[in-house]
Amino acid sequence: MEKIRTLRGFRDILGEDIEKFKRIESASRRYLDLLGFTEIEIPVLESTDLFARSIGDTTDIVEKEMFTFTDLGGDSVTLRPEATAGVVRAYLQSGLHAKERISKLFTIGPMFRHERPQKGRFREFHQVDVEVFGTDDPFIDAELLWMISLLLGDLGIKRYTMEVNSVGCKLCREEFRAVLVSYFETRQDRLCEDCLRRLHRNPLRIFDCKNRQCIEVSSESPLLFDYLCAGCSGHFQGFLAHMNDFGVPVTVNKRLVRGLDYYTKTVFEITSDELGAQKAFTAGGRYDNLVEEMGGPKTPAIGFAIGMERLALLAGNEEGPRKPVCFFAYLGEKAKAYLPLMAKDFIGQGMSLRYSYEGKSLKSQMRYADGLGADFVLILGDEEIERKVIIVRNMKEKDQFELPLDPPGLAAVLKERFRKE
RNA sequence: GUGGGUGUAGCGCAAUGGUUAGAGCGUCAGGCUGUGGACCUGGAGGUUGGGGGUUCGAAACCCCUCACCCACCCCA
Repeated sequence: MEKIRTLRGFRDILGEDIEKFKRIESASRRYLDLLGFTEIEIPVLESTDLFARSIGDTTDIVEKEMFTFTDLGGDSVTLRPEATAGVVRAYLQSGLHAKERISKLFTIGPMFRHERPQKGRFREFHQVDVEVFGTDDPFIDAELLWMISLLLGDLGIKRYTMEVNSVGCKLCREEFRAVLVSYFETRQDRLCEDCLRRLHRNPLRIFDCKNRQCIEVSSESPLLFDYLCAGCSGHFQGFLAHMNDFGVPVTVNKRLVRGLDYYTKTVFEITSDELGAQKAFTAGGRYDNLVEEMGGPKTPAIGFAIGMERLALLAGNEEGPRKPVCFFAYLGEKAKAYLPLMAKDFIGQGMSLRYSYEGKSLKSQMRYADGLGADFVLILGDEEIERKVIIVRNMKEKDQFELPLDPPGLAAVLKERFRKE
């Protein structure tokens, strides 16, 4: 019979991987909590309309990368390809916009995109997603990047680049769009097929193209950055000044654009050259119009997402402080009868106790204990039961001693010994 | 969706077209009765991803297919 495997692009997370994920998660939670963010859990499955409307129905994500299907009730539903849309929906649905002036929210969980997998890219991947609603002050833009820099420092990640740019507001973008289209129209013969398609639908995306000719053409094109209105330009300068105040270096990349339609003003991407082709492991930006477009009141907002798989590729393995592990090795049925007593005693004291289920030879149990990395092995056989003692072997020191056989109290004695060490 | 690479034991790998596909790590059991790591001995574990073809003979060569990896596309 054929073995059943995970679907393409899906994977199990275990062993060292799950340890890294836990470290990323707890470090993220630590800084988010310090800066006043609260957690929100949102559904993995939402109505397809939610994503089509928020992300933009001409984006690649919506056009060809969503896990969309019709449910048994005949509705079109989609596994979330990103979190912002759902968080905005929840923000409005729960009435948070009316309850608090500023909302700082985060959510951690899986996202789904039907793409071809490669290094750092999976069909199911995990993000730490952070959103702030209710202010367009550039200080919050800077605060977010500062927080990310703290998190990365905490995880021991040093080699990365924070690229920032401003994509302006609706006004400057409209004006620039006309300039850009006419620039590329006179050079259509040098653009690739994809870019010709982008030309009228979403000309900004031509900057994203990696085709050599397109890069040449776009490298000489006018830049949105130079067409920012006074408001957007001032906002960006304020943001840069705050970054400077925080002492977090950023690189202005005037060609940086984003693949989702809702972004305005500040956008950023954090990259590492250790990641292969998918080098951005965190990205985000401001979206001052999205809440309103989703049917809410005019509410400026900004957010970002950390790709946990990609961040895990950068974070080294690190062993945290380990709690002592005891192992109970028993010989014979009489000794095995002590197993429940021992287990209750140790677990009741908050001490880890391991043991084999089959018993087997003492050698076998010792090997097992060693493989588990036990610090102490408690050995009990008929001889010890008769003498009312138990052998305690220190695996690191390779020596052993005896303690009175007294299960409801043994764990406390050993716990005290660990404390002294 | 398009390229390229790789599929052999649980894992990472070896095997000019030629006996019964191997060693290492891991696993299990022993090494004078009840003491771990090192060492020694032994055991278990394979449809060589699957299907077809060429051949006296295929893990190897050809075709198809599947899976994984990397890249394009796109993105966290």
